[in-house]
Amino acid sequence: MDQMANASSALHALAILKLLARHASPLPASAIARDLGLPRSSVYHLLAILRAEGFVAHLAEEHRYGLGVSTFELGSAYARQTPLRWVAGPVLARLVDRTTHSGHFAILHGHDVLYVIEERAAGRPALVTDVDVRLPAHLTASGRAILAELPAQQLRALYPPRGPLAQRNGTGPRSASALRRVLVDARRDGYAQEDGSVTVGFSSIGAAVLDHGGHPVAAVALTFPGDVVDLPARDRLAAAVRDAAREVSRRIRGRG
Amino acid sequence: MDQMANASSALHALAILKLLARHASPLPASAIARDLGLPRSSVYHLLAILRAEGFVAHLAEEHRYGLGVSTFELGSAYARQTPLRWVAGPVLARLVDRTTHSGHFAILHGHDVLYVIEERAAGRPALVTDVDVRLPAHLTASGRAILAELPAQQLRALYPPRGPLAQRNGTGPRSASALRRVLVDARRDGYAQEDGSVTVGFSSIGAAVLDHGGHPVAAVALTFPGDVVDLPARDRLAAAVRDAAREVSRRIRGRG
DNA sequence: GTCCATTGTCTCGTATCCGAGACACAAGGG
DNA sequence: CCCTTGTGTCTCGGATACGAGACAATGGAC
Repeated sequence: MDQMANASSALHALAILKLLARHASPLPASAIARDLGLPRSSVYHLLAILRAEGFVAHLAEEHRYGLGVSTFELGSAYARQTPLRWVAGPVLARLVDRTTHSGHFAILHGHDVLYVIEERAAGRPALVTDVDVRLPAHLTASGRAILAELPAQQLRALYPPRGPLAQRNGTGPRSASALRRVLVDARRDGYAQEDGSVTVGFSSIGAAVLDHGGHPVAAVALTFPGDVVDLPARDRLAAAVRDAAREVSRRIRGRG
Repeated sequence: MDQMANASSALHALAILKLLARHASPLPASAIARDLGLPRSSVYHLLAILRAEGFVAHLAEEHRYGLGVSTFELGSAYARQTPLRWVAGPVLARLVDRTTHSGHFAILHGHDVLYVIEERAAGRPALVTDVDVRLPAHLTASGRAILAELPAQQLRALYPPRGPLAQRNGTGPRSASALRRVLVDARRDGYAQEDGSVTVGFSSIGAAVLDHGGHPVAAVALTFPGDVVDLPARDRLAAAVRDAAREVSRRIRGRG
């Protein structure tokens, strides 16, 4: 692609950030240099720049370096700006065109899913899952699809055994163990469903989008009138949603 | 401090990321070059590198560039690793020693607060706000303190007028408008309180930690037996919590 | 107290890279 | 259809920066 030199310091700085992100706790500078195969003086210099810009914090008492608040700001800006939507938008548009049902794209944010794209099918009503709306993840197909792919430990942190689970329209799992049973099914099927938990009379099918490391970062879903679409039609919708989610996963792994 | 050259490409790459984070939507490359005062060829080259590493996404149909999924991963890693904790830890430890009440430090995550430090005072019981536990922000002193400092638009996005508000122990605001009234008081006082919303018989006082741009990123809080601590003592605890939060804010603005 | 390893800073010369500017293509306006 | 502006790619030479390695300070083990 580009014939220019590789802006080595930019590459190295990004490599430092990614390394720090991969570790559960901060690292000493010598470990950073060793793991990345970089000269110590270069690493110290880059750490100084990353610190000055807020991307890295120096824990002087422990002689370690960790991610800084600017990475949090980038992550927050990303969640607000949702560049994933640009990747997912065309895929979702085609899914909606093909199935003639409305669809949406959402990311997990704590216990919630945040809707970042809504694609309304021609002739269908507006949905509650409008852009920037948040809903409890456990009540939605998108949220359940994402939760189903989370590591067990992270799921337990989100939903401790006696944690409160919000209800909506009198539906949805009432306890964390009931939720886990729902997620076992979703993991087995490769997609999640909800019936009337979000909007009475409507159902949704959602499938998770996975990142480079296989972690769920988002979900694609379709919403349709629950009593009009029979089981064979639901199976076809489920297959289409799964395919769309896989397509988005492939796209975010590759070049934007 | 350092006498080395400034690793200009690293600096420029980070500047690009920060610029993209400041904007609500993606930008064309020419706008990035103009706003940062950088040569176009350098910007294209850096964008190519940032894309290859996943920090930037190229929206080809719109000829724009936005933040990529790696920034989301950094932000998530930051939230998990919580470098803030290293900054806040000594400040919280001193607060707890001085007041003899248990304290904690939390960040906002969607509708939840995530507890990243717990500092138990000598002779005090363990609290439900253990590390990695999440609770609904609107029920907790830490969460209310953070919500109180959010821009009104972001608060509305989080709590639309008819959104569900989870209850716990039968307490806490039951509606978004009730929550807003609670937050008006918190904003006026510079700290937030809760009484029994988290643990029956215990109260908490929390104050928000602000980042460079004045946005709330975390909160410091103390928890104490609600019926044992009288009003004058509460005022003194509130002042101590506010001072601790300000100290953490100062520290994250300066060098790590 | 001594020794060794690690942390953090600093210098400077050679190798690398940054950016000016050319070029091709695409998009939008008249 | 033509012209202008913007997008994106590419080359290459002079200027800059990267990294080898020296040095001082600190911390831990004995």
